[in-house]
Amino acid sequence: MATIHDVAKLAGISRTTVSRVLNCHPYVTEEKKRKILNAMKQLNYVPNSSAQRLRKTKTDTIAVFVPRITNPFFSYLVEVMENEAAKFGYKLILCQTHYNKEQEKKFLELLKTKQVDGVILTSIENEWRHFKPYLNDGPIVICNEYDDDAYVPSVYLDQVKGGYLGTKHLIDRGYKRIAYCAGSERRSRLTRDRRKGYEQAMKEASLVIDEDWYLYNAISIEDGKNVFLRLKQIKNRPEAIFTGSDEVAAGLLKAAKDSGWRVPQDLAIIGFDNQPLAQLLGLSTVAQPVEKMGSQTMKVMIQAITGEESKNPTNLSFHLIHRTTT
Amino acid sequence: MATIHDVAKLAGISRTTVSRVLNCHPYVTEEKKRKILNAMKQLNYVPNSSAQRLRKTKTDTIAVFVPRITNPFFSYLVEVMENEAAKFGYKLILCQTHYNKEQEKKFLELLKTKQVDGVILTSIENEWRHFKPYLNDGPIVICNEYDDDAYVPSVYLDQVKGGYLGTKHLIDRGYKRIAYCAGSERRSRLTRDRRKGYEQAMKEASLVIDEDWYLYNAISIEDGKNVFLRLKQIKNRPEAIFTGSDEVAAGLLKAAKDSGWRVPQDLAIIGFDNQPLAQLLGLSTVAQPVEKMGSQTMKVMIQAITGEESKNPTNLSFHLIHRTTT
DNA sequence: TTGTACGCGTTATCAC
DNA sequence: GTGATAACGCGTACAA
Repeated sequence: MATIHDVAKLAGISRTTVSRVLNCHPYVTEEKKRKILNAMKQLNYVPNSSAQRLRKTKTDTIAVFVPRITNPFFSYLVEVMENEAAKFGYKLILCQTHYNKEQEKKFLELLKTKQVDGVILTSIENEWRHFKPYLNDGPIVICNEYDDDAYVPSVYLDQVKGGYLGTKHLIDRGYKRIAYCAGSERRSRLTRDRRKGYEQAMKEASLVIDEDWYLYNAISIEDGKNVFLRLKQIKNRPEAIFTGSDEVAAGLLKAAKDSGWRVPQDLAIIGFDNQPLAQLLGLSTVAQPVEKMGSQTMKVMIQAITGEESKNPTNLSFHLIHRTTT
Repeated sequence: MATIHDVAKLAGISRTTVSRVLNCHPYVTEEKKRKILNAMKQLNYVPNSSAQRLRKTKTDTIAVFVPRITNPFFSYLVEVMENEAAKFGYKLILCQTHYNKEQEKKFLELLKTKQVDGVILTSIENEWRHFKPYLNDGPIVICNEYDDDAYVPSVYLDQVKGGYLGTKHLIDRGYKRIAYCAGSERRSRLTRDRRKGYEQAMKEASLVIDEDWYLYNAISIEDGKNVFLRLKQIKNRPEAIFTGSDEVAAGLLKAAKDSGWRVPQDLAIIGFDNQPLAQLLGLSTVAQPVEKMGSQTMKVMIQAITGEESKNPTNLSFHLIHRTTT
């Protein structure tokens, strides 16, 4: 491996000047510059990034926390984040927490050990007090989720509106007994808000909610199938259901159809996220501007790292997509 | 930031010994060890990984190249790779090539600049001669794809068998005019082999292939829809189609149904990969052992990095899943 | 069993 | 404009 030293020797110039050329510093004669670039090419020289990291205390690397990359919502988010990061010369380290507090904490060490310049959170497992100490080591930016205690840049949508929008759509279509299905019932602000939107829409339409209509712990397609089984057993059986993700809705839809139910006649279903499978299945859904969320988050992160003023954020909003399941 | 120096000073012991404790070297008195660990805790000390990387010329980081992370086949592959890597203390850098040669080359620099210990390729855009020089900087392991010129560890399936299996299934179901649909027609060994399997099965059944039945450049759901339009115009219209991915099959299925076609009566469709949406849509498909491929690849990579003998590989094989579209 | 001294490859400071 | 020189934080011969 050729080092900066070798280049300097071959060009007959000092290391310092070579470094200057490398970092595009001014005050270097054109002639020497040419010589140095020549020597570099000749030696096939590339700066050793480990040394640069040590010297500059900068890694040009960002960690992105997601529950699982196979969840399309997150994979789409990560896709645009990676694209955006690459544009600015940043690399992405993928961290899957698997909804696990310990995993999340472990990955946070990346910040303290200077392996990344910053951390992006797209889901939050631990309470904020666990994150706070790490802010000394680099910026943390939240995307999608949000936390009342976290005074850090956050890119998110008002989930009250999301919950409201989906529920209102069902109400407008004439359904009255509407169930609510979501992921873990933990104290995540996102979950709470979305549910608030649901309740708000119901209340507004003077519809009474049956406690049995709250169905939790549904994240995957498989969970969706189970939701159908649970749903069948509810005494005051709902005629429509709001779900927190297209995957759950898809599993539910599949199970219902396999049992001979007609959708939406016997059960109306609305999903969330507008994943590709929603379009394929004709699933009505609440769409989120994933691309914008991802790219904006990355921009905010890079600004936080470089210390620039953050720009005024674009307004992000949901929109409803009506297909055949409602 | 506390350094190893601070710890040594606080504990009243030399830096060397602190380093020894850090790296679990023998020959350290229990008492000093205790003192040092105490000092570390007190100072909230964490070793600076940039310095470690420089010193050890090791990054504990691996780059994974995928075309797009939103393609479920690759996101599942990456999921298990990340899990496996984390088990052994390795981080993953996600590199999306977007099927682009230049992008791929750019990411390869990660190896030369010592930002990663190795590179995993799950798709190959450039010819092998472009990769070869980088082998001096670290191991390259190929997963899923394969290249005749590449003498590097590879984890893959015999795609001739995959193409054969899917086609044979269609033949067994009684179809005779069977079209073949795949991604880019580039000289990738994978594509070639799969096609070879298709042709082998056809020949074996004494079925003649119409040149018009080869449909290329289909990767996404959207592409699948277009394939349907192309298919409709074929003079000698096929009654069944083999596709290279579930996404293409799904788009095709959707377009066909939207046009009032019955599947499989008017057109039989078989997908590839057994993605979640295949199950949801009742799509017959050729399943690949993605989990095994991913974890085995990562094991091979880590062995290549640490210089261990590689174990005898598990045998990986396809299996057919018959659902309702054939 | 422990400490001294040096080097990993770069970049920033300062003097010329 | 340019070049010594000193860090950045850590690991490891080698000596003791």
